[in-house]
Amino acid sequence: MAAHGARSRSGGRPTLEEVAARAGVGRGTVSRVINGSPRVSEATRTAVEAAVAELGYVPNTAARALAANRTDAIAFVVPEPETRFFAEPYFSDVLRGVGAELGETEMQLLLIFAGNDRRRQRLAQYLAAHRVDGVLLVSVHADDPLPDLLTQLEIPAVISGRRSADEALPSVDSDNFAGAHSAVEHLLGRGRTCIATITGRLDVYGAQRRLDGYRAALTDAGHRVDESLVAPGDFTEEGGRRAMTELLAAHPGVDAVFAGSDVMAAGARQVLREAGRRIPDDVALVGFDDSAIARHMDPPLTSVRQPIEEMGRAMIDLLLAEIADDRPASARRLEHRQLVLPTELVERASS
Amino acid sequence: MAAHGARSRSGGRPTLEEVAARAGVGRGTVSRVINGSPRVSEATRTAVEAAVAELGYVPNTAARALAANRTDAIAFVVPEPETRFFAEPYFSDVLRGVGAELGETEMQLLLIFAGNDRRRQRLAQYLAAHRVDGVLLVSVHADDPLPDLLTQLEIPAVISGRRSADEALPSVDSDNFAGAHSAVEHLLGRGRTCIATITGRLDVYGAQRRLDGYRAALTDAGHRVDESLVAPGDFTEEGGRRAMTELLAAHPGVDAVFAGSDVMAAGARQVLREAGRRIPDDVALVGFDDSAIARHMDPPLTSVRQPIEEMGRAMIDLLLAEIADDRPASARRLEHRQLVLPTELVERASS
DNA sequence: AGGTACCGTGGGAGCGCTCCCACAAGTGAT
DNA sequence: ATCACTTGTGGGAGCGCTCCCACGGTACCT
Repeated sequence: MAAHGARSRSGGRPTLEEVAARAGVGRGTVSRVINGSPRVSEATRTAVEAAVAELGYVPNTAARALAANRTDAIAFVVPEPETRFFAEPYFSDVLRGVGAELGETEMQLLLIFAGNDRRRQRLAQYLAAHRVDGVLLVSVHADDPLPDLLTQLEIPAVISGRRSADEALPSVDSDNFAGAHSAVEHLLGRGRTCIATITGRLDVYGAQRRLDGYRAALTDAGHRVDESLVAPGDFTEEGGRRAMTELLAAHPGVDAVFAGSDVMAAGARQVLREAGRRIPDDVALVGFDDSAIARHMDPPLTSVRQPIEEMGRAMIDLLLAEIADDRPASARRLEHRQLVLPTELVERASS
Repeated sequence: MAAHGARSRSGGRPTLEEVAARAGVGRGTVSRVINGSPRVSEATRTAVEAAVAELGYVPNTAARALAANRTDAIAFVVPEPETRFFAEPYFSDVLRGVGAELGETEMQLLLIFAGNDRRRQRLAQYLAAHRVDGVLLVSVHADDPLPDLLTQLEIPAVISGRRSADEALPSVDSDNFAGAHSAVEHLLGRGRTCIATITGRLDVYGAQRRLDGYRAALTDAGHRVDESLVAPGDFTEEGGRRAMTELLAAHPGVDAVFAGSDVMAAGARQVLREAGRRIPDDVALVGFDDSAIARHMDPPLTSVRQPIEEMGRAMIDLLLAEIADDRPASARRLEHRQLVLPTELVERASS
């Protein structure tokens, strides 16, 4: 099984050279076959493939990376602490979509948490060393320096969730505005009259857009927007609790709440229950994300679904295209590659 | 800012050579400084460090990997589809612990899903190419060929959750037996008399041990174990539902259930509620894992906590030790590096 | 004074690959 | 027959690093 010729220290694995010798061809030819170049005759290709199979040859990625200046790896960068990442189902959902799509390619996925300064420092070093071909960025706040760093280093990157309406980097987002709009419309349709909202961190563009959607839905239906019905949250459960507490104090008569995320809705639900409000009888509740939490909540939560799988797929597609594209970055940046995918309201017992 | 001398194609990044020239020393010396070798004079070290800082030098990992035959990366391998991985909080919890611990080192984390045959094929290739220095394996079933492959390729690996009592690979596990034992003891202490259990897949050693703990607790208290109170689950919510349905049909008088995981407990809860059983009044419920689900459940679920963070930490420590250890694998394997960490019962309203 | 030891250092040799130039052989137009 | 082009191929050069050998210098023994 193991066999043949002088072997290097690297665990006795065969090299290109050895495959070439075995197949009776040159090194370059084997390289061409491995990389699927069309400029190889059928006979030669067959011979090389046989040698590869016999020797169990697997290319050395480090050597390839060094010579070709690429790594066949992309980084999934989370500019948050691990805790936050795993507490927020949105992140894992995106990661799941990305993983599924990437499984079909030769690319490898690196998971990088950059939740504190030291980690960010390390990440910057890491990126400067060009250890990945591209970067997937989730949950980027408006003032995050990371995207600019990426641009400056000319590393292909795709953002999940734009930072603003005129995002410079390619991005994939869901239609937060329309999603929020439909949620509020739904509540209005159910005859609710005092509809509050709990927002996410408003320096996250998506949270802002959900708020815009909330406002627009009310205005479109001919209602005035009462700004005291808008309670700021921060995407955490605790934030949801706080916001709901405030809301209840200011508006005891509130009969519906649109929360900017399922996690915040969960927090709100706790407060509502403690206050003796029944869901949906007294207060209707709608979330956003349609994560596992929504299905498990009691009662199950009506929520705005985002096509996460598709978003993951789209991010990878965009990124791979970006990586393959070798025009200068300046030329690329002119084309706006912004994808906005539709949302869908999933109605459950909470509304 | 960018400056000095001829630059290679690799994005104008400085090389060791250039740093050496700048510091007025040889290439070897710079390498020694970078790698923290003690055999460098203080003066030289300072000079080199200055040059590194001025040039913004970052070592090229591909070159290093090629020359030194190491990659500074480890893989977190999940032999399950993404879906399963994210549905089971245990996995993400371990990953979180690992991520936190690894953040303190220079190692990078690769996330690899090997949930179907194609993926496994790719993984095997990947491992054969020695693209990682070590592997972390979660959720390994008794008959999984992956551990043997790892052993054969002499790739350092650590398993989360032993496959059997005499696991060959280094492993980190929690004390499933004691955890289950304490859970059942707790139920007995609450005066419950008809205590059922829903097991995980019994080809997972941990699930088996939890069942053993259940049995032992009953016997220790002088009770006979009624095997018809043991319902097989598979760690999924649906499995929990099925098992609970069976249990309820066979033993309408059941007044306590110990589920082998929180997810299964969630499934059981649904069925209990639909059957009109109140928790904990009619039926007490205890889970395992103390995951987020337990805290969010209604009522909050009593559950057996595993020290996940610590387990992640321990896995990394073991793996790094394994990687650093360059004795032949055969010598290593004799020492059993099996870590079993204690569990703790977290009492909540469900029992 | 000579010998031995060690320290800090420079730089050659290689790691296994890709890139690319050169060249042989074949093809078709002139 | 000649030239121009194409196609397939071999192999040199080089990617940026680590490893290691060899060298000069200092320190301490005989």
